[in-house]
Order: sequence, then C-alpha cells, then structure tokens
Amino acid sequence: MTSFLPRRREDSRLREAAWVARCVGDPQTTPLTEEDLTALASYLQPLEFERGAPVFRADEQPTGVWIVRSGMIELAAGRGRRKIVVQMLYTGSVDGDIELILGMPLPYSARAIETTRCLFLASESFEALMREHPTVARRWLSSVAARVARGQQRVMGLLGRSLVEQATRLLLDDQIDERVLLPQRTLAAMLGVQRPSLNKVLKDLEKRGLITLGYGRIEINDAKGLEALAR
Amino acid sequence: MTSFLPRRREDSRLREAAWVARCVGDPQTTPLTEEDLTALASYLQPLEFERGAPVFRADEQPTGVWIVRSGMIELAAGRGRRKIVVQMLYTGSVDGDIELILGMPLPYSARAIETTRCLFLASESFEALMREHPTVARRWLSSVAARVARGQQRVMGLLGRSLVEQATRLLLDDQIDERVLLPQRTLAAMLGVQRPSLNKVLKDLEKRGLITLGYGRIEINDAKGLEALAR
DNA sequence: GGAAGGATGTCATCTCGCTGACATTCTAGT
DNA sequence: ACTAGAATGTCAGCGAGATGACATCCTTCC
Repeated sequence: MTSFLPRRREDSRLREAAWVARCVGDPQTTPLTEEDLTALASYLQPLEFERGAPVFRADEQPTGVWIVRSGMIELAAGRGRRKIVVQMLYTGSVDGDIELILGMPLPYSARAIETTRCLFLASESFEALMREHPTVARRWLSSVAARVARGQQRVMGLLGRSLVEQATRLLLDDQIDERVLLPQRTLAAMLGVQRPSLNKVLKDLEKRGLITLGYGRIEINDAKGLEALAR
Repeated sequence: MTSFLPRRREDSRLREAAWVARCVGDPQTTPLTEEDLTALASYLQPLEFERGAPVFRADEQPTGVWIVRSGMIELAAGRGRRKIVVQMLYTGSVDGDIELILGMPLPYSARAIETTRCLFLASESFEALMREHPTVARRWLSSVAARVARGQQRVMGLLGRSLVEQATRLLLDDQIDERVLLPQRTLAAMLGVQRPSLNKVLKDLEKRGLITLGYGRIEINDAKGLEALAR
C-alpha cells in the first residue's frame, strides 16, 4: 500500500480529480465548478494494493471511500464453500461511501485480485466535501442512484432464472472489451453456485461457439447469441 | 386516484412534509430548515389508489416520486409464471426517484394491492427541490444509500442459500408487527420460486411451531427460531 | 345467500444443480 | 527449468425444486 503519484505538480492531482468527477455521476445534469474540483483534488490520496492484498475487512467501519483507478477488487462475504462474491470493482468503481453515509460497518471484505491502484478519500475528507460542496453531493447522489438501479437489475437477473440465463447475463454484464478476466471459481461465487455446475454451462456455451474458455479468462465471440440466451 | 387531504390548512401539508422528511434519510446527520420543509410541503400532492389499481407501468419514464403514506404497492416485472416481485413498498417507502435522477425508464410495474395513499412529487418539483435545496438533496442521498445497502443485503440473502434460508430471511425482513400480510403466491414471486415449493417449506415451519399460516397472511410466532434458520 | 375468483394443500414425476472426488493443465515464482 | 499452487475438465449419485394437476377452502361482491 504505497503512493504511486509523483507529487511533481498540482496539475496531476487536478487531472485525477477530474477523472474521479467523470466516474461519479453525470456531468450533464450537474457540472462541477473549478473550485469543487480543486477541493476534491486536495483530498484525494493515491493508494496501491498488491495482488491478493486486503483493502478492507468485513464488519469494520469504513475509513473512507475507495475509487478504483486501475486493477480489480473483489467484494466477498462468507468463507470457503459458502463464499459469495457480492460484486467486482473495476476501473471507475466507487466503494465505501454507502456505509460511510449510513454509519454502518462494511458487510463484505475487499481484496485486490491483481495489482490495483486506488484513489482514497478519508472519511473526514468525504464528509467535508459533502458538507461544503453541495454540487459534489448532488453529483454523488446520481452515482449512488446508479448503484441502486444496478442492484435491482442484478436481483431481476437472478430470480427465477436458469443457470444458463444467469451465466450469460453475468458474462455480458461483467465483460470488458469482450473479455472476462476472472476464474470460473469467482464467477460461480458471483452467482452463488458451485463451480462444476457453472463449468458445465460454460463448456456448453463454448461448444456452441459463443465463447472461448481460457485459463482464468473467457473470450466472448458472439455477444448477440449470448443476449438471446439471457432473455 | 383522488385527493384525500382536505386542504383546510397549510398546517396539514406541513405535517405531511415533516413526515416525508422522517422517511427520507437521517434527521441526525442533516437536519432540515423550516424553509426546506415549507418548500417540500408546497410540492407534495396527495394521491389515492384503489386495491388493484396500477401506479405506473414498466418502460415508462417516471412522472415523479411516490412516497407511500399507507397501504401496500407491489413492484413486479415479467408476466404469468415468470412474474417476479422486485420489491414491496410499505408505509414510508419511496420510489421513482432513482429513475428520475438517472433519466431512465422504470424497469418494473407498480400496482396497489390494497387501498393505498401516496404523497406525490411531480418530476419538475423534485428537480427544483434538489436544485434549490442542497440540504434536502444531501438528505435524499442517505435515503438512496440505504436502498443500495438493502439491495446488497438482498443479494447476499439470495445467493447460494437453500429455500428454507431464503424464506425465513424473507419473512423476517418483510414482517410488520410479527405479521406478513401477503399471499404465498406473492412471497414465492419475491424469491423467484414456484408456489408449491414455498408452500412445502412454510408448512414445515408451521409444523415446527415457528409460524402460523392463514389466508393471505402469516403470523410469526418465534422470531428467534426463524433467525436461527436464516443463518 | 350464492357464485366466482383467489388462495391454500398436496402429490407424482422429472430435471437441474449440488456434492465430493479425481485427473489434467496452466502459471507464477524460485 | 522445475515445482507448488491454482484453475480447469469431468463424472456418478443424490436431493432440492420445478411442473402440472387437482381438490378444497376462504372472501368478496353481487
């Protein structure tokens, strides 16, 4: 967990802040002022996590907000066979703010599954930002709203669906550039299903030419074909 | 869909506004000013829905925000056997704001399953409120955050769990005063399972003395016993 | 009071996904 | 290059839910 931003210039911090602003909420509805950006920039703190390193543990109070700059973080609850992957964080994902706002402990653990760079907003910084910069708070609202919508989408994609439907939906939702760079074990945990069950489905999809399976990676060959299976 | 508030006094509107304020977000962290409340009061519009009446339809753009004053609303997607109940709205629930904020169509239909009174915030009113009253927007943020947390909780309660675990968790979560006033058909749709499957589980719970089944109602006799089964 | 529409209770059959186990293949790190 | 650890591929047996069907019971509304 070390600093990766050379503090050579204010400039670089501002660029990071502008990037965060693009990740949080919609620029259209609520543009941020120059002053909002500099405030955000002054609070942001770069962090780096090695592959496998824990970002935070379940049941702790969050110490701030994490924004993923690059890499991947796994949010998981439960142990061993009953482990569930609540969500994966990719570049641009934000986490920790919900629990901070609600004053509740984190309901899951987070660990980097590859080298991951984050921007970190300490809890006092986040609270100050929300208190003193209403437009930032307003903008944050749309970011959180998007997460509610995504959660509902997730529930609808899970309930009453066969494993084939669930799996294809998952591949389409978590694909980045036609690729899913996760082991089948993790994908199974995202659906709350056993690995052999998922493997059988994936093998079948591969036989139909829709995807190609690799070691810790899946290539999507026919997104439209998958879409048809996902309903 | 008619007005139920006699417009005898500003007073009554203010009371409604204060009530809404209690429903949305945490009074501790962000107290509202007198002026915020009067603005909210001036925008609120009472509506009444008869049992069975549609509140809105899926794929439409929301016309505003609904806040349930009394009664019950079912949010559902899909038809016939594949119908899924995304969520139930009870007294104090808020809906429509997420989609309004994101400018997206409603992903589910809503219908009153008993006579239901709502307070309605037309979209222009909601947007004006968010724009001109930062403390209200800040407060709304915590309300939306709570819904993210609830959604995550829901996903964790569904993934990789047996039907017994899912059902007991559902009963505990949707109980009001030790009662669940919903037909088994609806409860099954909330879990995405078939009614006979759920009935078998419920009958078993009844045999163990944990609950009592009625016509369109379930009484919880032993909440602690259920909690133990839900993990 | 009676009829219609819901809701519950139950069952036999079938399917899908779980379970545990084991072999094989790939990758990272020494 | 080699080794340990991790990931994939596969299988037989088992069990939980799905399915479709039907009888009965409760409410609501004429």
